[in-house]
Amino acid sequence: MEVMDKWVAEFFLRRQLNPRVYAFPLLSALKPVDSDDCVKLKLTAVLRDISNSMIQGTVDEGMLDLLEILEKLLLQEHSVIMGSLKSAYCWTAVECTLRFMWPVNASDGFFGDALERIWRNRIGTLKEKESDLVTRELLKWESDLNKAFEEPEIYQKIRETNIRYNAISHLNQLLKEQWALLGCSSLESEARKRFLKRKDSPYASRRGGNREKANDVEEVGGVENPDGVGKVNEHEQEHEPSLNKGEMLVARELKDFLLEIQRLIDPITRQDQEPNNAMEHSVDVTPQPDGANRTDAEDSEGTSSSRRVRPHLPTPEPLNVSPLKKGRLERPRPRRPMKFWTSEEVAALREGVKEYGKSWKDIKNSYPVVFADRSEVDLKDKWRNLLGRQ
DNA sequence: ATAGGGCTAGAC
DNA sequence: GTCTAGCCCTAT
Repeated sequence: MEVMDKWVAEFFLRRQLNPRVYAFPLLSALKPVDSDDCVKLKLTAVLRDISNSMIQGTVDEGMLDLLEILEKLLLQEHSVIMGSLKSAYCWTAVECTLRFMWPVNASDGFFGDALERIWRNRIGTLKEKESDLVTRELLKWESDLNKAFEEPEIYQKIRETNIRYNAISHLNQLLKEQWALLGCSSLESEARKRFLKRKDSPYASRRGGNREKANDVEEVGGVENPDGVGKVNEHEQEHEPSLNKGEMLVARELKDFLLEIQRLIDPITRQDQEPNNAMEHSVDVTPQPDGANRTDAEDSEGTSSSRRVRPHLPTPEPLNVSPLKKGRLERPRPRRPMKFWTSEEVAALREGVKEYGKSWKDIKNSYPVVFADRSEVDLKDKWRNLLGRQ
């Protein structure tokens, strides 16, 4: 069962889609044994945490922690420390320092503390360990930042640079490479293996050809909600062209299983996230054009005073709440022009109902092009008409 | 998000 | 005028 725990955890952490899973609480809940065969799982966990931080737009000293752990794990695996990791570390370290350069004068804020903490302590330790993360580029930045502390001109110059963009680009590149290197998860490999073993089973050919008569309203009621078996169809291939039929079956098999586990795991993975106890120095910065948020920052040192900068959002349309409005007697917007359903739309709707039942939203989402100008309610109404308006 | 009652434009 | 597909509104 322990193996299964690991596989499931790995599978969840590997998925890059929402809902997001947080590595730290998931792993502490599962308490994986601290042995070498967990390296892949731990790697996955670190990458997941980095990805999550990136999604939240957080590039802080917690990110440096993660990158250092990543290096350690890669060494355990005897992997090469790639250029992308070195660059990502370097630019993240600079970005972390730069956020303390908001005062006009170097000595006014906590720039000196940041130099001490990040460059002398943290990177000093890396130097002692002769880490590959200490590159010429990093050393150059170290010397520039030290100079900046003495010389106001250099301080100003660095202060006005947009480091964040570089840090994020390198981190993205790193993630892309590392996720690719990890390949598919153990759970997926196993599922694929098992599928191949029973490839000759009747499962694959369960559903015969499309024997549907176009616009045959009488038949519609009979096909409603087939409840599940052999749901793979041609349309799925249309929407996921990168998967072959075998892979699709594997994906399909995993899907139901996953939704079940997702419900069990979600509460575990989401607790402890606020406040983020895994990263002590976490300071969130919502992405904004060219460090505009830096000037008014007032962080008190590297404490966990997470100060969220508001994202810039467009001003919402004012709502018409005037009491003078005549209310429902007056149509708030003109009626949409009537548009008859095409046979293509009807066919898609039928396929959709076979596939998802009366989940109009799912049906609409799985035929985004066909139903581009049909709402979920339209689908429901049409289906009701097809059934004969009971 | 979905179900179901009600309205209306357009075909006849 | 009737009929009804498509659209809208509201309760759940």
